[in-house]
Amino acid sequence: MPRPGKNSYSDQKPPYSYISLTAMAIQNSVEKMLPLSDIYKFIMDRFPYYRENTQRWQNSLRHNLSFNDCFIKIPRRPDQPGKGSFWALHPDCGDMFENGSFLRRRKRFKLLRAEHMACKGSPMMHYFHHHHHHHHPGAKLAAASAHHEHPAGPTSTNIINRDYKGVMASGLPLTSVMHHLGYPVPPQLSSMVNSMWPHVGMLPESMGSVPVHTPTDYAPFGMSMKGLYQNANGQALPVPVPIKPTPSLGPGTALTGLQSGSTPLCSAALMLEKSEMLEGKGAPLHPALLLS
DNA sequence: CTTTGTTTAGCCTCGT
DNA sequence: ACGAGGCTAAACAAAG
Repeated sequence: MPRPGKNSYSDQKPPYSYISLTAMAIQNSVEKMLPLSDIYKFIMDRFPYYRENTQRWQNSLRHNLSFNDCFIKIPRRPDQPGKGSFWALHPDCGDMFENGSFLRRRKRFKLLRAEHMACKGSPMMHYFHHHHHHHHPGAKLAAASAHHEHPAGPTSTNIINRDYKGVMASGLPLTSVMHHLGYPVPPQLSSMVNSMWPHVGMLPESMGSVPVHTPTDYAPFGMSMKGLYQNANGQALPVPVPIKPTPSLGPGTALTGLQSGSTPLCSAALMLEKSEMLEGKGAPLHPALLLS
């Protein structure tokens, strides 16, 4: 029977993998990125099961963050104190749980070995080379995944990720690096950059160029987001666009109309409510609700 | 020091 | 059986 006031899986282990839990936390956040400690917090707040054995599962979770290419690191800006980077979802990771299971993904979002090698030298150069080429000024970020869609499998070119990690590994704000490299930073590129790295690559001239969601008017899970992403002066930080562009969608996927930048946060809250109803039934939640 | 992040290894479950 | 994906342990480095 439903326990009034109870809001989660009690002490039962939730039917989610660490990947889905982490993705849930990230997607739920206003900026679509969270520091590690906030990912912990998210999970512990909602799933009492994870309030114990923290050493164990947090180690596993960190392992997942590092090991899985679907998670990317985004360095803090200088005005944001704290330890560690922000974690976000790779824009091209698509729907990892299309099969409806949050315990087991359809397939891993993995990079090619060649792409690993390709960026050893100067990731930044690779990045701009490829992306200036692939992404055109007006082009929707969505177009990015087009060349990933080969049904054949994961062999699609996915240069972004390694470069991503390379860029992030540099620890420098994207715009700084660009400047250092002498890049002119054209508006269209900055727009793209700001879409993909709303946190890192924010350029003043493009602040108003992307759809903006008000961060404070939506607090899924009843979680207070206020103050989380504001600087010392209480000014709101640049508001991002949802990281996930257009995932590879099968025909007739219900998600089709829901994924544009105009869709604010997904109904993760709804999802959880549903999960409560389904609790104990073993029925997984609808995947479309997790990462849209 | 603690926290964060990376990496390797082994075992498990699941689907084919 | 096999492979892919998930979980845990652990060693280790780096950063705050």
